[in-house]
Amino acid sequence: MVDSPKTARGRETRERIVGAAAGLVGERGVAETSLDDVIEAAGASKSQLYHYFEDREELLRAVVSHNCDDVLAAQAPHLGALDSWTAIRAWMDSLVELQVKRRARGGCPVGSLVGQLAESDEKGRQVLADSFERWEREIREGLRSMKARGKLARRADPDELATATLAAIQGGLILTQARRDPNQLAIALDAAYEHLRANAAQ
Amino acid sequence: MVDSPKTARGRETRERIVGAAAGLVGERGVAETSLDDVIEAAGASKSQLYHYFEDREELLRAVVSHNCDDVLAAQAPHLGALDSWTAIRAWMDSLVELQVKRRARGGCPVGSLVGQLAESDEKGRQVLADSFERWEREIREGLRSMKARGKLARRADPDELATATLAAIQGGLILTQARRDPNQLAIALDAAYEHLRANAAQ
DNA sequence: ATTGGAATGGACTGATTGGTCCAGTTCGAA
DNA sequence: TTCGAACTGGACCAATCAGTCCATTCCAAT
Repeated sequence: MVDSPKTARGRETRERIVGAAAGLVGERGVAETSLDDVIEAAGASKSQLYHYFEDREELLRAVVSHNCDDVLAAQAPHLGALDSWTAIRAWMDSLVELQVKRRARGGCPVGSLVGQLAESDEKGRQVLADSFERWEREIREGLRSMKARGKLARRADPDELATATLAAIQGGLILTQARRDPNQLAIALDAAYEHLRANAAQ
Repeated sequence: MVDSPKTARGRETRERIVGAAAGLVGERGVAETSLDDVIEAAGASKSQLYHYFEDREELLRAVVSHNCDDVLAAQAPHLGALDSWTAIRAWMDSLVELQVKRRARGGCPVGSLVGQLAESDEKGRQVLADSFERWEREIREGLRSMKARGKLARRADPDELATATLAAIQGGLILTQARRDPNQLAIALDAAYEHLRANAAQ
């Protein structure tokens, strides 16, 4: 980061730029999003962009964090209270519902960037890994509370279950995006739910 | 396709170009792979490239198909005989082993292209969907044969199980790529295997 | 009112890009 | 041997790209 904004106005400008970049990247992908496109969409100038970001890669990393914030904020009501089977089911249903609304476009705002950034920008890969960690932590905490309440078997490992659940989300979203069919996520999440249920306390 | 090769020499040239493009795209991603890079790596000329491909997008679609061929060929010994629990387990283990060898780099040669192509090139999305269909079909046929042999319960749905399994692979590979940790795929596939086992005949 | 750091506008540049063009070569079939 | 289609080499181009630069404006604190 070249400069973090020192004033409220600066913060707004930076956010407008990141938001515009996130929008374009979500619609067309990283490759099809130029900095000129970004500043036009943001109503900003080149010097504003380079005032807040070292280079294009840093802007893209900011997009990853921004998208992760968005994703977690959208799921916050569910993720904050994953303490019953109904809550887990409702959370999963809401993920599918969102894909229906989006007409199965865009895939995961975080996951779909892995293929675009992870191999070419090591720092970008780390930001992606951090984003998944933030997401997985919420799931993990939910499952730990389930276990603490005696709803998960003693043999159940909340860490591995959280990883497997996040993988099901990501895989389901890839298939959803490629096939333009939200039902792909539904099938993946049904399996993930049943797998959790198989680890329920007797 | 501008022209499919009419001679053996032409076929070799086309394949050399697609192979070089696939290699570069796998290493650095679509955005960082220019046509000049491709022709240099392939030892070809611009006119050769444009003799066999309409434009850059068509070349990238050819890369998708090429990668799918590769993936299926690599798994052919396993996919062709998914008719026992040990065979399924061995197949999954081989997928993890491959990620260990690759040091968790590159992700899925097919799946990691979804985020890079699906939104910007509708034809590319279709080729990706076709690729997943080819892959899923093999899994599905394996599970159907398992059911025919009475190893899967009558209630088990091989179609949905195949989708869920493919989703686990894709999700596991995304997490593997982002975290540079093959164990992420192992955890996702352990869950997928247990889920299949939960659908075993009594 | 002055001042200085923060923020802004936008022209400019050198390099790279995808794509075009045409002259030349290869090679099997007649 | 000739002929034509398939194939090849690489110069060339206009457009676009990420990134630089500097003059100007804003604004809060003194």
